[in-house]
Amino acid sequence: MDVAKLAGVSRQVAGSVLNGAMGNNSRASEATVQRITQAAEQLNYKPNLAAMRLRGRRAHLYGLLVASAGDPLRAMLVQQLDVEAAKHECQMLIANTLLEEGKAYPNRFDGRVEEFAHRGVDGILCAVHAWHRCDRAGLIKAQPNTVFYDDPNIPGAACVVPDIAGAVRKSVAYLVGKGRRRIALVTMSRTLPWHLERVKGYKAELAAQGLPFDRSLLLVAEEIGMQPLDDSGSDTSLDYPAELPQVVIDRLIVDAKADAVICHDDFLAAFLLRRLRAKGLAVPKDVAVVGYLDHALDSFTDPPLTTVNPQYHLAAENMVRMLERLIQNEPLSRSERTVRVEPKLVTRESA
Amino acid sequence: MDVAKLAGVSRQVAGSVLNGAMGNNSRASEATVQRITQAAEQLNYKPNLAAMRLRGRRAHLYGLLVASAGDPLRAMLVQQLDVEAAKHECQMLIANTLLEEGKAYPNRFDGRVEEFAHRGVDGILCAVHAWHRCDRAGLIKAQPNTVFYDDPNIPGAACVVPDIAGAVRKSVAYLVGKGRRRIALVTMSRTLPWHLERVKGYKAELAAQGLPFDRSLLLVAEEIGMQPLDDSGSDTSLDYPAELPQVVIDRLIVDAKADAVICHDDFLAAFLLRRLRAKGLAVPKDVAVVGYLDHALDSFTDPPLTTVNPQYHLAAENMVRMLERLIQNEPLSRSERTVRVEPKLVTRESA
DNA sequence: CTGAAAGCGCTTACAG
DNA sequence: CTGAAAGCGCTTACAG
Repeated sequence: MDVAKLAGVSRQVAGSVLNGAMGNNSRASEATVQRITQAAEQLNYKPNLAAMRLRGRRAHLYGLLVASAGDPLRAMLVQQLDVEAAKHECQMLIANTLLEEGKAYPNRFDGRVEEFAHRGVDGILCAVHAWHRCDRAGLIKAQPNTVFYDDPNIPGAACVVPDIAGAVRKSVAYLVGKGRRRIALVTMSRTLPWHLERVKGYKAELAAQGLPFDRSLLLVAEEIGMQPLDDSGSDTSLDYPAELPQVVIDRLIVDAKADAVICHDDFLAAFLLRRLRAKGLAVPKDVAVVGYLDHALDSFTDPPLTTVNPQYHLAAENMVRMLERLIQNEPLSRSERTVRVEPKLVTRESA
Repeated sequence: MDVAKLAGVSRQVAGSVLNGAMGNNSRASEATVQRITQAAEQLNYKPNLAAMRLRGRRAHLYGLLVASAGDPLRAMLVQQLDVEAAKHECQMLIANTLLEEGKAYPNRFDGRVEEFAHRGVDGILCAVHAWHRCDRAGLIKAQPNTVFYDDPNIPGAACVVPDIAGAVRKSVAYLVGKGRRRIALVTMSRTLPWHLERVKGYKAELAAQGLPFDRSLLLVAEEIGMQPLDDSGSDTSLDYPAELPQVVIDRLIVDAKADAVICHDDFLAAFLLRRLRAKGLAVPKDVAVVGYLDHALDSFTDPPLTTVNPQYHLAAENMVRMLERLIQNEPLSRSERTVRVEPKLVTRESA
């Protein structure tokens, strides 16, 4: 170590000062510390990460699992996670779990977790969509320092979730403020937590606004024979039941006289907008439409889509903060283990 | 090393067999190799990467530079690069160079290159958009094993580029096949290579189809006082000159009687579609519209947008292949250093 | 053909 | 308070 020579001290002393070895009790006088620090700066000294790891220091490396990094929804989270990792002076490995192109998308989840373990990451950020089946319990076992985006429903697991009920509440409140009184909600599943949350938020805000809950304004796609997304296809969220927009128009707008529709996500909202125009219904004049996700497509629908942004930067901030706490073995209380991120309404012209 | 014990050989012999140390001349008999391999499998032996690196073996790690991983355009490339890296048994670090949120986006390019160097990556994949100013020459100097997406215009640099002239040729040929005869082209810059390529492909295919080149059908935004993208704003490609779609309609469709418009990218195409509808012009009946990029928004425009897909999976395959050649010190001839990827026409309803 | 030793650059005990 | 030594798990020379 040239730094030691330049500063006129032994390698060990220099090491203890520069790399904070031996805990915090640095073993050198003020002046020596100064000399060493200066020498290091002068020589642009960077400790060898491989050697540090070999001696058991942490890698300052996170692993990020994502079904497909190309998914425009996750991409924003990937970016924000890197931003946060950089703040903690860590780097991030990225790993798609759906590796193949072509028709088949075998899930390489377990294999990629092993790769991360082999590389010696300090912890794992798992942003694989909830609807992909994979061994999340096994992941936690292999790497206890794991934080999920979306609740994996595993006792003790740390996760960050968007406040989906809050998203619907904000949508309802906004629409009421715009004078809408017959606000409809479309969800996909009768049983999945994500959808139950939506209904919960919907009812809560209607009540808060003094509006009645009208069952005819609630459309659950699964109840009319349409299946929610599962693991079978690719990762795209485009595989909507093609008939759903028409059903929304028939049941909610024509039959139930809805003057606003809160869609389960932006994709449905975008399809609905197109269908509404084809039917000669004006948005937002005849009916207002609100989405969820704030997808890149929203500025290009006609009219541009009012939606709710899941605030990925806040999610990322919380995920990395939690991960660092896990890495440093700080205990997380039950309530700290699930962080709810408040989404934000983004108003455009559709509502 | 327990494997050696189980197989009844010394640590070194086991090492030479398992990790391919000492070049290829493994120093053990058939039977011994068998025993060692079996023992390793049984104990699920994985060599310690940190130790290997400390002894100078490669890290099996790529660094990926991207302006913003959240950019839906780059996200697909990120995904495909990971797929290819995995095929080469490498992992990929990701680093945004535009780190901040808020208004300011200071470019951390150099810092992130240093981080990669410090981590000891084998090579770097640089997918930072061409219009971002950053020290690409310095990158190559710091890490000669670098492959770019988009041509950095540095002598000797290895890069993969989409065949943008070919993309325009395919668009023109397709439109001619659909009976269009007055095909217009919109590009942004008068001088940037990317735009010159477009014009080149446009003229070449018109000639090939026996159609005349009509200068009134070519609109260069810069020539009418609109600036192409630069590094000043965020990374979004949404910052179009808002008037451009109207100018396209006035000059190309009304004045020059174009029956088809090839747009510089999907964003312009999407804005144009909306404007055309507002003006009561039918697409594709009155005028056909073709984009470029195959962005996720294209299925949601009305009508869905015919476009050209840059084939990121092929680009990724070539980038990683080239990077591996650089890492293994294989010489790349001048012509091998620039790989052109043939894009693919994706037909939807707009043309 | 096989084994013992040195060393990569650190950290962490232990000795002066 | 400071220095010399051992060792993390490998690879690579060198010796038997």
